Amino acid sequence: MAKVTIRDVADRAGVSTATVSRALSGAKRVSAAVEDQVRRAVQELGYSGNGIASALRRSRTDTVGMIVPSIVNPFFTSLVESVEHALQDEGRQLFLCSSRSDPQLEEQRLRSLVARQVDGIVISPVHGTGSTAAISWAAGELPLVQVDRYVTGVDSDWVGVDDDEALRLVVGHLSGRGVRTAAFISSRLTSSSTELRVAGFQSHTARLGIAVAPGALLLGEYSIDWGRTAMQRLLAAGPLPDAVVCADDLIALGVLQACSTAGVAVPEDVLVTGFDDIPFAALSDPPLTTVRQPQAAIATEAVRLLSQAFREPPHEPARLALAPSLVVRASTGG
Amino acid sequence: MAKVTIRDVADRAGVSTATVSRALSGAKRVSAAVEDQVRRAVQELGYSGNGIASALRRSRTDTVGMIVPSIVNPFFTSLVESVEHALQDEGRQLFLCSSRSDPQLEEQRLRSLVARQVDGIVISPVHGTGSTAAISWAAGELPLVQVDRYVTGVDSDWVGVDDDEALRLVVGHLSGRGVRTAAFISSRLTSSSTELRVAGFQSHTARLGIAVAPGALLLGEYSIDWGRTAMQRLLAAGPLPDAVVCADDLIALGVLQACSTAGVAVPEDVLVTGFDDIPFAALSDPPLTTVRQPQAAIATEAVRLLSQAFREPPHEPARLALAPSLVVRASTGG
DNA sequence: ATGAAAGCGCTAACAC
DNA sequence: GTGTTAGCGCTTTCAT
Repeated sequence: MAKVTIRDVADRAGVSTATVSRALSGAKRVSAAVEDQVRRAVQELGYSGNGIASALRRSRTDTVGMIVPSIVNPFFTSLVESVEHALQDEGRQLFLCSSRSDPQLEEQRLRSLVARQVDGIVISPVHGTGSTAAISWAAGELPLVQVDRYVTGVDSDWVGVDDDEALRLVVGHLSGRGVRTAAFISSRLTSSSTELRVAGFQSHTARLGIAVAPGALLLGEYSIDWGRTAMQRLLAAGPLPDAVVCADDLIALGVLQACSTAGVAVPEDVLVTGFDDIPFAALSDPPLTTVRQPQAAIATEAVRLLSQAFREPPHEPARLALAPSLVVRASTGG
Repeated sequence: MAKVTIRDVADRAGVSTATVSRALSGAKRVSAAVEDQVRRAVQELGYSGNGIASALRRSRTDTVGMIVPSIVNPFFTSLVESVEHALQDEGRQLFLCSSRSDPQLEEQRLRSLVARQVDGIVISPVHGTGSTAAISWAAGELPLVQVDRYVTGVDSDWVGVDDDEALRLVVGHLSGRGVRTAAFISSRLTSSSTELRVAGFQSHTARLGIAVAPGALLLGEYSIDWGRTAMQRLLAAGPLPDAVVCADDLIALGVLQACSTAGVAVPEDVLVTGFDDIPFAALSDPPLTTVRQPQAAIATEAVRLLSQAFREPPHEPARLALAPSLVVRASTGG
């Protein structure tokens, strides 16, 4: 277990360390005989290379850092998986961090990733304004692309979903189902997507003449628990709206559970919609009508933008709002 | 954006690089005046340190690698989150990788983590035998602890759940509900936990006189899709067993969905159980009876064992099988 | 308390 | 095609 270095391999193979390095990197041409000796020496000694030394010398780590607000939210894990996949095609590794929806932790993660010399960062910011300083700084240090959510005033690429279009789809669908009053349950944290979804909900309900009672805008967090709690409040508050629109599927699942517990029938007594189309949205009782995010495309684009930044000089920040689609299930009448 | 190094800070502060290093590391004593100058210089230059260089010199990265078979399985993400939490208390970062249930990818990840000089590795092996070689090798290079699943014949710690006890609980519960015939849906991959769960299912059903028809042992993978498919096969095959026991919650959720689609009532026509108690197990239709894993404890113990390995000389490998508990919900009659 | 100097293990010029 | 050499940026003796 004593560390075996490139020096040991070189000695054993009777060549210089430079030759070993060349033989192993594959790129440079080395005579077949020497290459063989080197391979043998590597084998015999159990050499496995020191990526840290290599990274220091080359000043690149072939690693990309990713920071998401939650690692237990299936939407983000799907996104992470897609990003990892896309990265693999270019021989880079993903270094995943969770900010646990905490701007301070997020800043810590950013500093840590920069210190570790990752080649670039993919981040879904926690907070619309609280994340700005740290992200601005990081974006000045290395290529950075925001996904899903973004903070404004930062000179960086962003790729996500068209939230306004998403709420147009949802509210339009509900209107078609005869909905006249609606409530919206979302997160308190002012992230860009949260704000855009709230704004979209308000403008499209207004446009279609759907009434939103005061107190029918409930802000908490993106979690099953909050969905349950918020729905209990709505139930306690008095006459139910025709529909409850949720800013993500976790909230919506909590809402469904609260309804079930309270003996309120969905969709008979109230319609419910989610956002993201996580795998479990199809399995709830009843299955959830929701907005499907093009997460694979978001991931692919994010990685593409990053790779571009690795190669080319800084460009105009790109902002890609990809089109969502509506998945209609039983929670709005099927 | 030009890299500012410790040299620049030293020049600016009018001291040596050694002093800057000492001032920044905090540990060594440096006069207050100098410490102040250094801080100012750091501030003014926007110095942020090079963790790679530091790691090379200190030959430690304060980073732990973790490899799980799937990053979209909520059981593993919970585990990951707990591990990350536990690690944070000792100032270490988590470097997360997914092996996507592929032994080859797993080996690649292991090599990559070792090359990156992580201080230790937490891994849930993909395969009972196919993972052995790579894990043995890695365990020879650095401290390594297996979680949830394990490969035998590797000299490393393991911490997970007592699978036999878990199946004793499940089968005992079903027996109490009057079940006389049962089927088991699991993963094809021969991981330790898979094997122990199958074995436990067989021994406890035998002990309690519950019949298991030939063909009532369905092996696929840990996914919703496989659960759905397997259940469709059971439905097509003829008379249903009294109960369907699943090796994890994803499979069970797929089973519930297939039942719902086919108009088979749970628990009236058939009882269904899962394993893990992921958050969505409580939200399905009907809510799922399942085995709760002590995942927070598993994570804490894993990190404790790792830290111990960092400090102390090699010990007898520990094997900690923690006690599971049964969560009874409506899918077995509530 | 501070500085000088020696590397950590590797790769990239530059010679030959 | 291969060796020699000079660091990458940092930490850590060893002096002073």
